[in-house]
Amino acid sequence: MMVESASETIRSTPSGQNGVSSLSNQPDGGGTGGGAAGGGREGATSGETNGEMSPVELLHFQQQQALQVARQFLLQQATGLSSPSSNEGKQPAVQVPVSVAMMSPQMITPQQMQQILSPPQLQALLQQQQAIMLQQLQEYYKKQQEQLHLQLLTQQQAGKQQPKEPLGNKQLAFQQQLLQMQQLQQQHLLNLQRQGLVSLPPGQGSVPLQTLPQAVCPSDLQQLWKEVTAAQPVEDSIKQEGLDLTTTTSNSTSFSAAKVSPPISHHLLPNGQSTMHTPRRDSSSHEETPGSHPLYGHGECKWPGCETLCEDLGQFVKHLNTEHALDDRSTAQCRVQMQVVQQLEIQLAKESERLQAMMAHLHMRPSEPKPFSQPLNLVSSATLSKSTSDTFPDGLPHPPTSATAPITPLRQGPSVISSSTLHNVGPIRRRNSEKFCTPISSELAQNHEFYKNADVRPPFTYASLIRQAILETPDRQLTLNEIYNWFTRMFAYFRRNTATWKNAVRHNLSLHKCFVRVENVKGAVWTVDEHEYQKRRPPKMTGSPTLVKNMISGLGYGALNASYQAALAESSFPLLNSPTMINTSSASGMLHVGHDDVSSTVEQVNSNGSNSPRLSPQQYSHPVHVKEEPAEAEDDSRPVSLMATTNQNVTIPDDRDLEEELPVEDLS
DNA sequence: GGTTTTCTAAACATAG
DNA sequence: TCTATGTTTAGAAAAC
Repeated sequence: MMVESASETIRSTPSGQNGVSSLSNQPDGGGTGGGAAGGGREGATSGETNGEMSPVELLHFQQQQALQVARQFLLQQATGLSSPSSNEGKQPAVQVPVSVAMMSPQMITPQQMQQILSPPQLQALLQQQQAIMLQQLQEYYKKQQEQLHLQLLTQQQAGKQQPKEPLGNKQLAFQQQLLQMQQLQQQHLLNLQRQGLVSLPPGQGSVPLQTLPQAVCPSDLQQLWKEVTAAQPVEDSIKQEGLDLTTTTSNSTSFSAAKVSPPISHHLLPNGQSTMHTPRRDSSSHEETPGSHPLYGHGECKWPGCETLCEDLGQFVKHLNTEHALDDRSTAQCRVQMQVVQQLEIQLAKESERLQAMMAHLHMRPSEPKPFSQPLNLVSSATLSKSTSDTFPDGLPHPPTSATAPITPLRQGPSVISSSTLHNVGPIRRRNSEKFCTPISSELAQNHEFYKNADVRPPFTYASLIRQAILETPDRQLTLNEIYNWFTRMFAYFRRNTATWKNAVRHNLSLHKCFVRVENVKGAVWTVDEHEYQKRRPPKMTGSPTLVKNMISGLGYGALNASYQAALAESSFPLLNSPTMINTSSASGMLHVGHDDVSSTVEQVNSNGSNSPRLSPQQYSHPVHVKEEPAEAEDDSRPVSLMATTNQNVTIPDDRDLEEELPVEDLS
């Protein structure tokens, strides 16, 4: 029986790991091959226990048995009487009996564990416990489901020959059992997750549930739904057998409609177990009106699979109370709907994780999932910023996102990372020097850890970086070697290809007049001539939408924006399909315009799609600049220092003033 | 198409 | 001689 398998030991080398990894690799159609490994020893078991034990009882029994063997094992460990098993010498740390792994922490106190086992053993034990528990749960449920399906199919085959009759009862019972098992399975797994017994590694959070055999894939749900719906004649018979149901509107209409209509309604029920008569509060607006019902719309019943036409609400209510009263069928249908919801939630979580992974891959900062009810901020928040409650690695404060304002905050989260790093793989010709983007100082302050650890090329020119390195020092001067060190210290990217970038640094130092070589007591040091540095600036940005557009595309935003538009269109978020919305929110978010000129231009577009001035001084000026580089402000004794002055007290009376301010930007 | 900026690569010079 | 530092030139790419 299962008890025997519970006391098996894991052969850690191949099979032990495979056992774990197989959790996420269960083939979809695992009906034949998926359970092959354990099918031999458990195949008969599941069938036997199926009728005798509930899953909970079985698990409990397993745990009890596991505890017995675990005690023996721990006793052996404590007394040093290791078994002469050939496996032990090779994998002592992972060689833990399945039974031990099956134990829940409640059975043996952590103190006992720690006293008996060494930390590696403990760790291995816990991991095995999680993995095996999950695996055996899956196997068990899979067996159960396979059996149920098998019996269901058998019954269906027989039912074709002998329609109607008590056969339907059995069929319905099987279906309900199947549903209950699925529900139990998910609840159990959820409980395990909540208790920490089953930890899901990042990126695979939904895998175990997904890989559960027959779990809740949409096709299965549809099939289930059809089956449940098809069991309606049985339902009728049940009714006539004495359930307290009023009769007898013709079921034929709804029944036939169920076969034609999509099996799953888009009106998702809440997770309520039984309150089927109470009006649901859905997010849909039309369902909030008092004269409507969540399950009634467009003159027809929205009960999944029903679609019975009802002339008015009263008729619908009558229909609801008669056809969808609290009975086995409705309960089963509700369960199916719950499965649908759960599946969708799982799918949502999975997609969210995928998004996170994509963003992580693109070196964006992962964001907290935002409710879809805020589509205006979705793009910007999802692509670029963490939620406003998050703190950034540097601990710098960031302005909170206004819940009401559709405009993405000027500065939140990584500014250039999101856009610039998209094209930072491989050499690019034009860097986003701070004249186009976030001030390098704030960018570096915000994403210091990121650049420090990620092999991502910083989106700034060599000149900007050199200047930043120099300006970061108290005396505003650095030797070449110190500049080198700053590069390597600040950027993982510059820890390789040293010849190339060092040559570029030297080249820039020599080439640009803004870098002044000064003979010092300790040798030659390099300083920055801010006046020269500003002189080399290109023509200022005018803030025209065209320019902004070009700038955005130059930052690599365009492609991503298109992608997100496509993705969002696919996700059928109507508001997000508005180009204005997409461009505005995502553009500002994507750019993370800490930089004043960019922020201003984007913000202007943000307002209404045009470049009309809408900026308030509060929006425009950000004290973050001051906070980030207090030492770099006016205390500079260098002859020409425009640094920080504009950043601290920028006010934007109007567009023209804004334009005139722009060239001076970035003097942080 | 011209200009500007930036990056990359390379050659060369000089000092320690 | 080697290495680090500094200068200069050239080509290419991208954006304007």
